[in-house]
Amino acid sequence: MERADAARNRARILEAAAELFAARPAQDVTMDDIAKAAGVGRGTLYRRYPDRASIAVALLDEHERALQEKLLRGDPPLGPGAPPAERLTAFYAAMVELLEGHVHLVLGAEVGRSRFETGAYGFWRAHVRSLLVAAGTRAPDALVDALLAPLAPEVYGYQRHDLGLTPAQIAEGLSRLTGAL
Amino acid sequence: MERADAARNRARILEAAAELFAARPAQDVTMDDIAKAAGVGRGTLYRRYPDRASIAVALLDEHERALQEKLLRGDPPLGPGAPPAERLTAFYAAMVELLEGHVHLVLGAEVGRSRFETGAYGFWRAHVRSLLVAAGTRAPDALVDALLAPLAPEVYGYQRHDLGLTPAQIAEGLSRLTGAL
DNA sequence: AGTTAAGCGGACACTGCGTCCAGTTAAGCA
DNA sequence: TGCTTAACTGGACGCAGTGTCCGCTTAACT
Repeated sequence: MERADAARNRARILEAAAELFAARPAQDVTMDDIAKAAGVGRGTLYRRYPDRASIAVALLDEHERALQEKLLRGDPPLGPGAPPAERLTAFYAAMVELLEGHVHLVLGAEVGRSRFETGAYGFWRAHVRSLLVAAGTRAPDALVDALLAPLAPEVYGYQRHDLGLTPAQIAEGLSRLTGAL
Repeated sequence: MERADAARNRARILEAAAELFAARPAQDVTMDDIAKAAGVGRGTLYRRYPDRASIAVALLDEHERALQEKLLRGDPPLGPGAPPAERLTAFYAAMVELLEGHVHLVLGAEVGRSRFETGAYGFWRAHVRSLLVAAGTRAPDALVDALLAPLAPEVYGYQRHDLGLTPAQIAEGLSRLTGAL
């Protein structure tokens, strides 16, 4: 079980990190910054979180869990019950919503390749793959990652902030990918 | 005009970098490694190439130019003349071929966001966008980046080496995205 | 109150980056 | 061919961020 001081420090770290990540790009936030802002030493920080990504993952966790829960047991079309294409569109819309609120965190959590190694990616992948199977799409494994690729935070950030698209426009664009199943 | 010693050094740098990039992941190759391998000092290296990415871009340049040329003036279906959906499929196949030969270089050249800032991305984007327009697809700007996202080197590397898909399987999966136009 | 093990945090060593400048050398010219 | 000059060279340097280590502190349990 966790000691009281450890729990207090964990909370301070997450709170401080959330503020810093919101204030500037994740890669500009150093572990030292977070330790300073949280009022703990470097050693304490590293004890729990070996790198920036693990902190971002911790902050992101509850949001992702909530969506995962809705996918598994929520109402259609997000949850089970609706036709695969509609569920995929609903999934895209939900992911856009999540990205809109937390791109900076996802960017902090996923640096390039690491995206594929997170548990979250595995979950999204399994979900979309099951939709492809349900739709009777052949060779789902050759398609599923292509359907998930546009949800990479860099892509979303580019569409949203460099091109100036709205979340609705992005979600609409994504929904047209369902034509592939 | 370029001095003889400068030209010689440029060639040595590119040659050494190509070998190093082929031997191990791009981010594990330091500027110092390249300088050492090329037999030049750090200062000389930095004079011409301010970072790893610019070296990878230089190495990639000719391959990308060749493909760009074919897209603009080559035979159909890659070049002009074929229906948009067929041209898009041909484009995907050509990109898969390019990635298969040079993923490590593309990974070295594009780190996350920087992908969108390269001239090459702008070219691919303009090409695919023009195909969407030719196909009469509405709101091409909301779709084009989603169609390009699966060509990110991280995605290709994941499909190819973590999942073990063949280039043909990946190209086939991509070709199904043409259902979106 | 005493014991103990977990937790703490700052100092330290290390690595890679990017710059700078004194020395070198190629290229143009007489 | 010898001279001048400007570009080029390359290693030393300072810096920033990382991750570890270990003596000290303190919560939890008896």
